[in-house]
Amino acid sequence: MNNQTNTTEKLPRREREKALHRQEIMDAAIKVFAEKGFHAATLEEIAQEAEFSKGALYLYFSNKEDLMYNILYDAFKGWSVLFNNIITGKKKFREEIVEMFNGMAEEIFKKPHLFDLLSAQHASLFNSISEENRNEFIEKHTQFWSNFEIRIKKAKDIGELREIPVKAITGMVHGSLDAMVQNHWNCETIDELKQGIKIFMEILFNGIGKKKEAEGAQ
Amino acid sequence: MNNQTNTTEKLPRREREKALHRQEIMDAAIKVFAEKGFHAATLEEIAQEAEFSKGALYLYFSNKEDLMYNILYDAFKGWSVLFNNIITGKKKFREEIVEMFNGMAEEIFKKPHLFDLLSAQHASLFNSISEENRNEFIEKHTQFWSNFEIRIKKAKDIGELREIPVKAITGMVHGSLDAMVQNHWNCETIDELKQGIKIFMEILFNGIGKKKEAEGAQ
Amino acid sequence: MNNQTNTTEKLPRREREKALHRQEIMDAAIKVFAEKGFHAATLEEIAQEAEFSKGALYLYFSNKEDLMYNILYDAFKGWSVLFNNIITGKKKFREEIVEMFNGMAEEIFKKPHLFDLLSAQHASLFNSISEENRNEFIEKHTQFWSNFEIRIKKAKDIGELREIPVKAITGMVHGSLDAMVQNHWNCETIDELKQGIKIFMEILFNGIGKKKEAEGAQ
Amino acid sequence: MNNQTNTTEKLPRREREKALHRQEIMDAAIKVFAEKGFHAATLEEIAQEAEFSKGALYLYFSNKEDLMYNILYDAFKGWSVLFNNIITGKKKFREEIVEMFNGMAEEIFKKPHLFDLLSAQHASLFNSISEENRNEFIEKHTQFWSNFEIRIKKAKDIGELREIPVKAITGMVHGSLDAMVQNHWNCETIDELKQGIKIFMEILFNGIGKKKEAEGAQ
DNA sequence: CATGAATGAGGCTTCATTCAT
DNA sequence: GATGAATGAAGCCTCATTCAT
Repeated sequence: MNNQTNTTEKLPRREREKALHRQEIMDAAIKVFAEKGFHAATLEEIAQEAEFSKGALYLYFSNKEDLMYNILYDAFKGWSVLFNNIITGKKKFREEIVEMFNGMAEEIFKKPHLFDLLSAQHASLFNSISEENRNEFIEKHTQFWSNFEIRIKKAKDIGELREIPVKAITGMVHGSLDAMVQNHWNCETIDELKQGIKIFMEILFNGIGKKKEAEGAQ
Repeated sequence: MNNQTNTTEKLPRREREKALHRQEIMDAAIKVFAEKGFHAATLEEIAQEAEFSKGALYLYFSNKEDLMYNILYDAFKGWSVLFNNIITGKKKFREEIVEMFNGMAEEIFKKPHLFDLLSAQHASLFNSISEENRNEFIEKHTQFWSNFEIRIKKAKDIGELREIPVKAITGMVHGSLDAMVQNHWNCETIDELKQGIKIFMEILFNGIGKKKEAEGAQ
Repeated sequence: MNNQTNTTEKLPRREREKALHRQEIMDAAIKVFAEKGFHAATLEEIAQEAEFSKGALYLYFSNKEDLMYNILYDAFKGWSVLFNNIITGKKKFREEIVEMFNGMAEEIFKKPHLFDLLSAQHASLFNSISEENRNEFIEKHTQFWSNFEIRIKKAKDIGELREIPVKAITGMVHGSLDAMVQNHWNCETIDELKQGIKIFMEILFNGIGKKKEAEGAQ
Repeated sequence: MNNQTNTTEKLPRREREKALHRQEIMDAAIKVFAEKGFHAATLEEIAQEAEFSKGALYLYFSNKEDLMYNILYDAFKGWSVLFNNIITGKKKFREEIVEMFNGMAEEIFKKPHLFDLLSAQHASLFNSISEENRNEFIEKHTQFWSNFEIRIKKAKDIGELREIPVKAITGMVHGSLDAMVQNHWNCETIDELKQGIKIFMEILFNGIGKKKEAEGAQ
């Protein structure tokens, strides 16, 4: 039951409604899962939030886990497209990661509950889906970040970055992106967050230390 | 039933054994909660891991939530002492946060399950305890990080740091510390992690950008 | 909704089609009930087997129980006619019961699922219909077998049978007929079964014991 | 969870009570299953009949199916011992099958609900347990009746029986035994039933036909 | 203190039945 | 007539909590 397309374009009415209802249920589930966590959330509550009966959930998803899986699948798919369109190596490295962070920032404010869910529940989400599906996600995730390392190497090669271990830079970027996803860096608005990204980039590239001192440091 | 002392010093044997058993149960619970999450973990499994009967858990904790609460309480208390002893303003700022990260790194490798629990389950943990207790933790947490901001201001005042918003620096440090707690920065050993901390500090203070370019940037 | 006529003779097309569809649904239901039992069978599955939608079933039967009732009704009605045409007292007793067994044998191979259903599910079928309807069947059943007893008495009176209690003979015949219905006496073909009936009659009338010994027995 | 011993001999009190409660639950289940059939029976009802809570059932059986399985297992085991002790070939064939029928008759009146269950639900019982367990029963059953055929051959060899196919005799005996189990041959008391068995044997060995006519028949 | 049998509330899931299209 | 999405009652099962021993 992994029908993940939700392009609600020119379909027969029945199909269109089905896709719509499916999305409504997923949105409700995202909200409830985010608040309570996968296990504590009840289908009863999700159904109420979606304004359907409990039984109706089973017309769209084969069970609680499948519902969770589809939420994650759709989310991952969206970001995958987003990131792969940005981290192409066609622009300067700094420009590309700024775009990446900004793109993610926009996602965060577009679907806040989804991000609450992902950051708050994190690991337990992955325990709630089957091992097979879990591995599918892990693989995609790993793949993106290893491509990212290649991108960093290139940036180092053409002199955009200092002589710092690639792993360390990846870790710094990855960790910061996760942190942004998790707490939005305490920003209330998208503009505030984008401003935060600017400052972050300034720190990331130039450090927080005073130049003099910094040069002498280490 | 918020008896949090586990100082196993000079107490009558009965008391000493009681404290010991309490700790054994908490350790077992940490392990099982870390693996399964709060809701999915069962008292049966915790009891088995602790080599006690299910019923015995109720002699030491008033219920499942209380058990979770005490785990969090003890953990928070430990770090609170740790951090407050380090971030004193008596040494250089960079030295102090290196010590803070190193101190946390040691904690991570001392009680790995506890940190798995905290990072993996994160938000759902806080949903599993009463609102009152939750607020207690939030307050302490907030308090530490606002003290930390004061420390940063001081560092800026005496010229240890560049002209960058205090909030941004706090966020950077906080986010990185969280990331380290969550995934240990993919390090397998404490030494590896400490090496990672060194590199992180280098990036944090001096940035990843080439100097020339860096100066021109922004 | 006990419309039991399924004579598809000279009716308006609408009526004819309706009767046809009704029968298709009943045939599908017999098959599924036989495989799964009344409770485990789902209307969804019956509908699929009949190549109708679930909703359509309700155009022909008022509910699941009514569907079952009509299956049983039609079956009983058919046998009732069959048996009453055979057990008339016009021929020799032995001839008549041979005909009865042979007639039933033919039914079995004509509608195998129906007999699987009746033998396998037996009692639970009767629990699945209303008490009123159940009693209706029981009454007809009882009536036939008490007529059968009268037939036996007659056979005894005219010297066709030995001095054995009527009840015992009825029981023997009834039990054997049930056994034949239930497991077809392990026969794969109608001819095999008819051969079995011959042997059964030989045993029934002459016993399995050696004559000499038999005469001395009892 | 196939612990089938229910020898309530000299066990520690805990063990003894456990075996007792297990049996109480099984007895209640037999009764409810017999009345309603496997699927229609609810654990709620079984629990009430057994005067336990629903949850308690799961302390003794891993699920509904396991409960059914254990009922069948214990029953089969008992008869297996019974029959194998009787059909030994040490006595005359007629004596042995009389004993077999009488033994079964006693069982029937000792545990009437169990026999109602077995006769009424019959096939659906076997659908309700796993295929593996089902095959286990079928095998034992098959084995007994093929041993029985060997016994018949022996009886024919030493001239106890007429020249009738072994299969036919087995079928006759098997079918009649099943019929007796199913409806007790409409007997209200064990004595009445034993009298019925006598008459049945008379019919089985000597037939219902008048000697003269019988000899000429076929 | 410690045990583990017993309880029962609550969750997931199925499915007969209804009804708008 | 026919469809199948939607409903909600009811069943199986789990597990935190209690309590007699």
